[in-house]
Formats: sequence, C-alpha cells, structure tokens
Amino acid sequence: MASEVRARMVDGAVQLLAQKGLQATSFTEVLDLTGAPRGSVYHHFPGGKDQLVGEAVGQAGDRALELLDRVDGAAAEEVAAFFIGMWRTLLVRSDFGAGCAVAAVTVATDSLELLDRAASVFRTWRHRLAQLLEKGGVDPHHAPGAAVLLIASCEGAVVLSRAERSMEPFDLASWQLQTWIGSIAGGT
Amino acid sequence: MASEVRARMVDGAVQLLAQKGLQATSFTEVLDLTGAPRGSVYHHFPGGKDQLVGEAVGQAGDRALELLDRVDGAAAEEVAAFFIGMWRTLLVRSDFGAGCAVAAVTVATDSLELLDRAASVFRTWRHRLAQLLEKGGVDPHHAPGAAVLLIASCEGAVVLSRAERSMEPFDLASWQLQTWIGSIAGGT
DNA sequence: GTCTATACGAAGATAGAC
DNA sequence: GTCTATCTTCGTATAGAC
Repeated sequence: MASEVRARMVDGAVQLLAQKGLQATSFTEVLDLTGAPRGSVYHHFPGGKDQLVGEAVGQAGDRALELLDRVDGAAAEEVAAFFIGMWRTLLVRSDFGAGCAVAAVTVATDSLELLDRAASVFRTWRHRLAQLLEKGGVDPHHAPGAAVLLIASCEGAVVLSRAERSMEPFDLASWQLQTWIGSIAGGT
Repeated sequence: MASEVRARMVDGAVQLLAQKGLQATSFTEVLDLTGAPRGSVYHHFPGGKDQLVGEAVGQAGDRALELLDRVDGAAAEEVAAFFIGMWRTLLVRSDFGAGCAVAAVTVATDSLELLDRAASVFRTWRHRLAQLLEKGGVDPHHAPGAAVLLIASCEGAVVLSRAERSMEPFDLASWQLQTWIGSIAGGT
C-alpha cells in the first residue's frame, strides 16, 4: 500500500519527538528509524518537516484519545488512574527516554501553526477527560478544572522523572493526584 | 570586568532556552541577544555549547531558589501562591513566549550531564519547596508530595498555556492547586 | 514512488593573529 | 580577551532521471 510508508514515517516522528525533541526529529533520523525510502520524503510531505511534525502531533493526540475510550463509563478514580497509567507506562517502557511529543513541540517550535496543532490536541484531551470524569462522578462544575490539573500534572511529572531518571517524582505526584481525585469524586 | 560578558551570555542562554528551546539556543543567537563578542565564546566556555547550557540550567535553578526566599516563614497557601505566581508572571511578561528553561533542556538533550544538571535543579526545588510548605503548616509527611505536585503541575500548566496562548489552562489548574493546598494545610 | 545529485544555509568547533 | 578565517558536519529543500 502506498500510504504504509507514510504512516510509518509519522509514527517514527512521534517516537523521535517524544524521545529526542524537535531538533533531532530530522528526516535522516526518521528515515533511519523507519527504513522509509529517502526519495519519497517530499512526495509524501510536500510541506516539509513542519507537515511531518504537524501530523505527528495530531497522531500522538489521537492515539491518547483512543486509549481513553477504554475507561468510558468508569468511575472518576479509574479514569484518573488510567490516564496516569498511560504516562507511567511510557516512562517505564522507554526507560525514561520518552516523554510527550506534543509538549516537546510546544517548547521548541517557532511555528504558529504547529503551536495551534499542539493547542488543539491539549484542548481535545481536556474536553474528553472532563467528559469522562464527569461521567465518573465528578461534579460537572469541577470536571474541567480536574481535567486540566490532571493533564498538566502528568506532563510536568513526566519531565521531572525523565530528568531524574526515576519513577519517584512521577509516582509521588500521581499519588497526591489520585487521592485528590478521590476526594472530589466521592465527597460531593 | 572580565566576567560581565560571560554572565550576560549565561543569562541570554537562559532566556533563549525558555523561549525557543535548546536548538535555537545557538552561539549566534546568544551573541545577537547579548551583544557579546564572537571571539570570546570559547575563551569563556571552552566546553562549548554544553557548558553554556549547563550553566544556564544552573542559573535558572538558582534564580527561582532565590525568589523563594521571599516567602520563607509564610503560610503554606502563600508559599504555593507565590510559586504559582512566579510562573504566571513569566507567561504574562513574555506573552506566552517563554517557559521553563530547565524543562526545555530536559526534553531535548541527549547529554547525560545536562540531564543530571536538570535533575539536580528539580531536586533542589522540591526540597526547598517542601521545607517552606512544612514551615507554613503542611504536615511533614505530606510536604514532599505537595512540593512535587506543585512543581509538576506548574511545569505542565505552563506548557498548556504556551500552546493555547491563553492563561486559561494555567489559571484553571492553579486554582485547583490552591484550594487543594488550602485543604491539606488548614485541615490537618 | 523512489532514486541520485546537489544547492544552500547554519551550527559547532579550532587555529592563529592581534 | 577578542578578532577573523576556516573546517566539518548536518539539516532542509529542490531538480530531474528512472
């Protein structure tokens, strides 16, 4: 299939963004990682690197969103635990080598379009998470706030744990988070 | 003075890291920003870019630490509010153009030394913040956890707000954070 | 769709004069 | 301490053949 190579390149870009950041996500690296043919880079991505990275950001956003479907209808505590678990798994599997691809782009790009793409992903996550938390028992008034704090905390905790190459900061932060979610979900 | 130029370069590097990330923190950019003379780059930083960036990370860490001295002895709620306020000010003053220099390095470097430097900064922040929170009324058992969550949340919230170019995510997250701190500080 | 060749710029780094 | 010149490597991007 024609787009198989294309899809692999986008996936590879997601991985590289998460692991090495925007700079190191060069065509050369993506090609090395995916085994995609050099000659077809600008065939698939006439918009160049920004297009590839933009699609990678979208891809990373979609993937997380799909995963969240698994806890649709679950209790708020489980929703939070699952979301936290997603990030924890990323850290453990990559041995602290990977973080959030979307955040990596956000702090390193000078393109407003890429920034908009990242913003769009974050907004979608926030919305979906708030929806799930509300369904799971969180006061509708508090759900949006709980969703942002959950996302922000995980994003930040991932950075701390990557720097320290230890789960300790992440686990410590997520523990607080979980008990907090428990308190606003149960005690309304 | 001899080290004046040097200090300006480190400060410039901090600023560039926060605004444009590790890649864009090149000697050229630092020189343009600070007006420092080209010829003395490797005189002041024989270790090259990594040395400059490493010192910038340390500098950024120290600066935040110094600021925190202002709330030594204050109530936990005030300590949290002040820490949050530091990040808020950064976002507002830079019009969402700047974030955390330490985090920017963490997600983009492949140097273990730089990662260690970043880890060291985060650990110092955690320790100092926990100390202040404890002094301000937080249960000693909970202080370290509260400190990590505070730092992680702010780091993440800054990223969300930079992407969306709006204070809304940051303010929403910090609001949750403040009420939470209030609950663990007052209600022990 | 994929190849090779190539243009162009920018980055990090070094050497030697002043 | 600072300057200029230069080397090397790597990145993005384009052109034209297959």
